[in-house]
Amino acid sequence: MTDLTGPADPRPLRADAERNRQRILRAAAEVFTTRGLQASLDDVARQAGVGVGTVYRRFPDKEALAEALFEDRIGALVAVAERGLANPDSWDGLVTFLREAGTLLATDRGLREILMFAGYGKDRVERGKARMQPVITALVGRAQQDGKVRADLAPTDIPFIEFMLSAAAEYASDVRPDIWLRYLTLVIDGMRPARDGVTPFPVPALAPEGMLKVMRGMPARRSP
Amino acid sequence: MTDLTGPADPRPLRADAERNRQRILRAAAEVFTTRGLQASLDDVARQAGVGVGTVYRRFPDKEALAEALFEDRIGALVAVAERGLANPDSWDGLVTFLREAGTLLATDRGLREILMFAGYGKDRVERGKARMQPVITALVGRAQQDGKVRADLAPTDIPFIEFMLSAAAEYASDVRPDIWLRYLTLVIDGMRPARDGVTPFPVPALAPEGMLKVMRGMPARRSP
DNA sequence: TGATAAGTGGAGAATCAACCTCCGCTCCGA
DNA sequence: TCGGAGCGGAGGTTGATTCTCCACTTATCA
Repeated sequence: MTDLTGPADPRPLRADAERNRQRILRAAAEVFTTRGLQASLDDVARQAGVGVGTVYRRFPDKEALAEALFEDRIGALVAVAERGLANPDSWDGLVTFLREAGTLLATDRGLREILMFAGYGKDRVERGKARMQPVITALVGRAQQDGKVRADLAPTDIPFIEFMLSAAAEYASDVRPDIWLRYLTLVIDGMRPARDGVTPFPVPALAPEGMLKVMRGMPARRSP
Repeated sequence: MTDLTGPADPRPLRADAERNRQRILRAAAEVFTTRGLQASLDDVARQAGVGVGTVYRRFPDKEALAEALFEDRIGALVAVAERGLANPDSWDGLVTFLREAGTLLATDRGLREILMFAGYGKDRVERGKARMQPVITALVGRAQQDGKVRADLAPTDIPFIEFMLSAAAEYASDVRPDIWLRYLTLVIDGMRPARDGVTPFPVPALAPEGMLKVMRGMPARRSP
């Protein structure tokens, strides 16, 4: 009500209040990362060990908290793309980017949701994406120029690929959160114009019994 | 549209009631395929042009309606797998299966949800999957024996691949519901032990402007 | 060491959306 | 014609979430 956690606060928070603010941010990171943005602020409060009121006094609503949290993660994604472009080997740069960006998305459900779905913090997300787009275009174009990647792969395919892989990761998160690396391998081998052998899968397949657990661990959107 | 008459009732429905029952089933098919299982029975009633009470009189709850509806779709999936195995060419059989099963899942959001997530009609779904599993194992195994598919691909990878592709289809459904075929192409090329060229993409890439529409059309899980 | 204002917890009000029931009325069909 | 199957849809119920309020606690400073 009083403030919007604006940049220049005339008066600093009391020591205990600041401590709680940090606790809330840490708890929110934990909760949003593992359970996604649909987690309630009550959940965050419980995880932080403070009352809900305390959460609402610091952050007017969930969006404000989410934005505060994910700003730097989006920055990390952009950095990953730029690092890929800095790699002198065009193929290696692209693959590394795909794997690292995939890892960020696969291990952070909240980040995935904020990036892939409209709703929260559109402005910041939009800005992050605007920064990524040219880098991705360059990454793909450079590898194509080198003949390392099939010529008809489009830059817009990359977000879809990341989306699919992170969907697989989320789907299997309770049982084998790394299984998506197999499908990254498949996609990467599929992107080459031609090849002699295969890139070995970095992780083993899921055993048949595992499939049941995956499904059971993934209840329908809301409880029936 | 298939008729889904239940078991022989001692006394048949009145003519108008039977007509409404069919209307409800048709409406439910429409609503569940496009909006998924989270659509409410009120939605179904509206689409059918009947009152909610009428829906609930015929189907005790959403699960009963969903089960009645999806029984034959699951059958269609099994049939697709069996048809793939009947194909004399092991590679062609596998690829055709992947594409056709993908199409079923990509065009039917409700089917995707009932198959991929626990919740509704577990028994029937379970039975359908039990029938598919050996067929898929055979499809993959046969193609591997022929040296057409990388040897370390596991049968359990297939459901994941279908899941990922249908996730992409759902994500882009408002803008380019066929875009997933590009990623199927990529995955298929990635499955080969080696290859000279690439399978051409059957559909064009999404233009950059399209990405924005995709995101906007995909609102967050719940509104803030 | 108070005095005092900042800060806190958490019950519960407000809201929302979906599920399902109920009952007065309609209209089928013998 | 008339009994009863069938109908619509307002509204009760449930459950989850968001957010408010205020009596109580605690940091800070004179």
